Amino acid sequence: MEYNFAKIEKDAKDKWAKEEVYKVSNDSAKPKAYILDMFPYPSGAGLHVGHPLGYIASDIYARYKRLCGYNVLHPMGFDAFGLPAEQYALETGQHPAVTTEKNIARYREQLDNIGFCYDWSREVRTSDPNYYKWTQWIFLQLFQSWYDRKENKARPIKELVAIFETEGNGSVPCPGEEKLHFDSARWKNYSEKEQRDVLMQYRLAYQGYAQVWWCEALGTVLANDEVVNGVSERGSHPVERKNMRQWFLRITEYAERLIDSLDKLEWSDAMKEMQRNWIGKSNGAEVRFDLSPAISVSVFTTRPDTIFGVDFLVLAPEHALVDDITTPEQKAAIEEYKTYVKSRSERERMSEVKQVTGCFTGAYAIHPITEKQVPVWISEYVLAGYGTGAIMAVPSGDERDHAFAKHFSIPVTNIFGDKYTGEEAYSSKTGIIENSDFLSGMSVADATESLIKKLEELGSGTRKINYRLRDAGFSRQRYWGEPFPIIYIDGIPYGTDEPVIHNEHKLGTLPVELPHVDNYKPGPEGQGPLANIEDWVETDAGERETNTMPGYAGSSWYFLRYMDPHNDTEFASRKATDYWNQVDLYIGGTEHAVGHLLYSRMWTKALHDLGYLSFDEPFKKLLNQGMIQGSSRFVHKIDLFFYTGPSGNATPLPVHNYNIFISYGKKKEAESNNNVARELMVEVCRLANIEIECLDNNVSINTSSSRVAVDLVDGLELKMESFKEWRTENLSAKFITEDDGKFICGAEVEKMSKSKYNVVNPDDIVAQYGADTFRMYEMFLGPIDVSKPWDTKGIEGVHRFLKKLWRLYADEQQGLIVTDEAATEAELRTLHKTIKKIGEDIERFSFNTSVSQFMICVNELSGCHKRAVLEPLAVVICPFAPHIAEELWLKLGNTGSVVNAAFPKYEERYVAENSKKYPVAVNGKTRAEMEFQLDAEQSAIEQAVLADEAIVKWMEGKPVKKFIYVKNKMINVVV
RNA sequence: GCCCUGGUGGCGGAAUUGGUAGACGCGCAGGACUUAAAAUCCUGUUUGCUGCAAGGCGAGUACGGGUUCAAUUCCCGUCUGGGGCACCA
Repeated sequence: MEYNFAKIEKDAKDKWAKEEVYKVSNDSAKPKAYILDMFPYPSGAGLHVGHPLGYIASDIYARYKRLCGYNVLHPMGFDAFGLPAEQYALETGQHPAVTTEKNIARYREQLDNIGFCYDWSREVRTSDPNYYKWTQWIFLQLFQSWYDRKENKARPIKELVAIFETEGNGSVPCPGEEKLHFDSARWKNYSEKEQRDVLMQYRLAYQGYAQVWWCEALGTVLANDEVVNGVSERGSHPVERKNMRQWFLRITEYAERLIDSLDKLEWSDAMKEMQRNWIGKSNGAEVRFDLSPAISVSVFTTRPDTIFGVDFLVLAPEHALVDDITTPEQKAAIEEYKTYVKSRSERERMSEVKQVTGCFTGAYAIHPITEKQVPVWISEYVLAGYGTGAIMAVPSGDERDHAFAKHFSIPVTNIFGDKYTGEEAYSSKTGIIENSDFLSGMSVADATESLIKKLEELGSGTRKINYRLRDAGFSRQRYWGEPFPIIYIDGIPYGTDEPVIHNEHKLGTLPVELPHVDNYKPGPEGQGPLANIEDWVETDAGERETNTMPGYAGSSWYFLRYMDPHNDTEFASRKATDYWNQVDLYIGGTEHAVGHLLYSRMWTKALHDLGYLSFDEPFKKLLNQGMIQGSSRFVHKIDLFFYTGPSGNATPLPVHNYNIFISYGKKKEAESNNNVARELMVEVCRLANIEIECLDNNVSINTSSSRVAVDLVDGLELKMESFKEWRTENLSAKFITEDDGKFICGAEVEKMSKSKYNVVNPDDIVAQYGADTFRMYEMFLGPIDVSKPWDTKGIEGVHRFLKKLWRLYADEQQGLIVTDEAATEAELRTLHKTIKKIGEDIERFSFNTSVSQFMICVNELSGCHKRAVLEPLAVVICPFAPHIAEELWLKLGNTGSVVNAAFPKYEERYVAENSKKYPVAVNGKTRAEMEFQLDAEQSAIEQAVLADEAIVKWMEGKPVKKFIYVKNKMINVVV
């Protein structure tokens, strides 16, 4: 009876399915554990070998916790709304609902194949109306709430209205429009529209304006991903930044709490750091510069102490005041510059700092302290979305300001004395401020305080905390997302849950179902496709919002739905959320470090504030698995030869259309060696049947690389025949190979994705080696949190290990060979050490070393067929290789399932050591190895060591300066 | 450009809290079994010098410095791979 993994795994899966062993109840006396994976977006490429890395880790942990007696919630679902399905629909006409369904079915099959212990009865799909009903419901809670800064929590908007009615907004400053002030009388005099406009400035979900990529030719808004090299990915049309009305979530109100409560989370420091940086809290001041009695510009600065070094102001080109302040002479130049900026992404604007651009508005502002005239410029390095969208430039103290001043020859005021050389800015916060009137001679900290005081006296500035975090854009002009439960009546947006005065119509119930469409073309004026469906948009009460929610809407709360997935009166019952509470372990990639994780945290806090949840952080412990990258393969096609003939002119020889590919090694050679290049050119002419009159002197080649599917490549060697058949245009391909006839591809490590042709499907691995091998191999690859390119090399070793394990229990001829013979001391030591190590390794998520330990264990147990050792071992390995564990468990005569067994406890007496072989060093260099009892006295050890021949030799007769003995570690003699 | 993160044999990696660098596996080399192959098992495998051998001596964790009795581990600087940068998910 050999290790027939295919049969073993099928039997185990059938049994688990039949007995519903993974179904978990909300009622249990056991302690709970909630172990969650970041659910996948079901892409058309299917699951690749990178996805399961985290899933296997969480599966091992979930199974282990279960064996340890926990009631474990370990669910899975699908993040099913998103852009790729819609793009695919645009290309092929297939409805996203259809392709999504198909992709989910494929994912499910692939996941099942690997043998995860998910409770599929709790599956959620964000595109299911029964699910997004509650996404819409939560949106309405956010829409109907505001943030009370005094109580530091979200509250219902009707409580805000009550405040307005009694006292106006004096005690509740408006987050959306700081200058808005009114008393109760004025509030009551507002029209309904005016009142709702005011409320909009307070709501946690609100409407505002944002810059988006706009493509005139496609008539649509594009995602950053859809803009490649400054043009649309689809059709290569020009694009520009355009301001459009959008929905937002007022996450900035939560900035402080999102920073503060990071402290109570068991997340990696790196992850917390990324969130802190993303939120980007900075202390500083807001300073007002007047341009005229009517016009002033506020700037935010983290260095108010440098105010005497201000040589100019810079506004973001999109700043609202630019048009008002620009002088007639500068109008044309400013317009031209603004047009240029419209074509630039934020990324480009931030990263290309060496390329200084900008334009003078012609206007001057008055310095609030010196009252000097300061020129006002605009430049792309100032972003509209950060701070006030305007800065005071201090070239002697800021790199970018300095570069700007130098580029435009603006005189620089030095406020740092010798520290500023004139060559580069002095941006350090150490030192003394000089040349600064009453601030001269002060440290940065003191000068900051004095200046803020002065500004506040003058009324031209104030202390200010600024966050880099921006409110989250929450609408997309797309089809495949959650519709908003919003209806416009006379242009005013209402939530579908509110009673509307003067309107007898009911606004409707949730869910607002996504209507079916026949095409996915954008609506008029850049609206989403929903705008095309008139009889959906038009209701008796008013018009529906035609935007849809972004991809992250559904994923911001899905972990709550798993707790009570079939509830149709609440998003989840309070009993269920109280019981399961926070996610105890959340596993996913760092690519979600700031998006998904931040939004989920905000939603949880808002739901907590509004009284729907008892906890205000969703994920107690977070583990980031590294990304399994693809290793892409490239072929290089020869495009062009240049050769220098007798005339001395470079002559181009275009050979692109001859489909000649050059092996990687040859290409490298030809690039560095002119003789090789020349031979190569002769060869190319032969292949292409070209005759050239002369070939002289220098030859160089141009090649272009393109990706080739990884399964057409064996290691780095291209399977040339398969390559020809891959695509019709390759049929005529000719190859210039290495001298041994092989064609070698270029390689590059990058994200695994369909478009890069580097996807490896886990199904293929499972079919060849079995799920248990696949699971253990992925864990064996390395630490869970480290990224690495996929490589199948080495899987044989893990497979061999499982076969070896199997042979401890069963024999090819006799079948089960387990005996009831008593185990030896050594065997028990091996077993108990393994139990201990595996338990510890799982708790610290060191799964790769667990696999090593299993290998060591099985090697040591070679020839042991004793039940006393093998039965516990089957349970210990169950989290890693559940199928073989189940089979062995049953073979040993057990009933039930190994999934429900108890994880064995190790016995101290089998794992304790009482002596240790110490490395003995002299001056830090190991010179001998000596064994001592662990409880030996230091004096005895010292005596023995100093008497040792080798040690004496290395001490060279010098006196002992220090004797270092670290128990259970090492001994060092310093002379 | 900014933020986060990694860099250890031919390869994946181990070394958990500053304490014997290279566990475990792959690959490779040699051997056993076999008519042969597969499968399985055994031995060796960081590197230089040295020795018939057992061994001995030295170097070595991207690079350059530093702290320490002791550094893969801590600090400073440099190079370099990966992820993110707000409408991919």
